[in-house]
Amino acid sequence: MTGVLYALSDPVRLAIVKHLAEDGGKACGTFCLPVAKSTASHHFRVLREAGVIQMRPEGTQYINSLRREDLDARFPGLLDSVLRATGPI
Amino acid sequence: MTGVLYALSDPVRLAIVKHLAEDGGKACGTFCLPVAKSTASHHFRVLREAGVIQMRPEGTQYINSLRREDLDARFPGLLDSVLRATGPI
DNA sequence: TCCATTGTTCTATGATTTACGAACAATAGG
DNA sequence: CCTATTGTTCGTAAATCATAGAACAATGGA
Repeated sequence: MTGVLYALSDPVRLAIVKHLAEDGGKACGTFCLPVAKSTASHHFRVLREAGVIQMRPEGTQYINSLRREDLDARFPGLLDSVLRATGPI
Repeated sequence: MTGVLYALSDPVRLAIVKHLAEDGGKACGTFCLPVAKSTASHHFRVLREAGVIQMRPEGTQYINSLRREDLDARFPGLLDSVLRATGPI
């Protein structure tokens, strides 16, 4: 639980999650994040290891998606309330 | 938003919040936290500055309480989902 | 085969965080 | 006035984290 909350408590990572909530199935390079790609890779890993997202390799890139069902099963309503409170992108 | 999530992402602080959710109006010394009192004071401050709790001085001690209404107004459902997902103390 | 694209991994650095003890302030009680 | 209680603040040490650049691996296209 604390791991998920911590993963969501960073502005860059929360931006990633919000983008994925609007339209999933996006490659890492499509996020326009204000950090270097090595830093972005770090944030994707934190989200992945916290169980918030999953990454599927496809060609030279990774397709990211939110693990909505797993999160809703473990922490009902949490992701929804976070996304609703932060508003659209 | 990220400030609240961060405040809730520490085990000690989450324990404080859960205790206050069960029965509010408790002084700092009544929590049996596994840290020194200076460290506990730090955690109470993080929660206070994130807007999660409020502390009211009363004699030599501080009475803590959850800022439920403010939190529910700013982030509807967030605190409830966190408390529900973590279960009872 | 050669090159571009995509993202990871490694290493380093600066900032933040958690932790503790000691000293301090404020209050209450004797 | 003296002491105990409660919690804060200060100084510091250790750990963690965010960040970036360089090198690397894997894939796909020319």
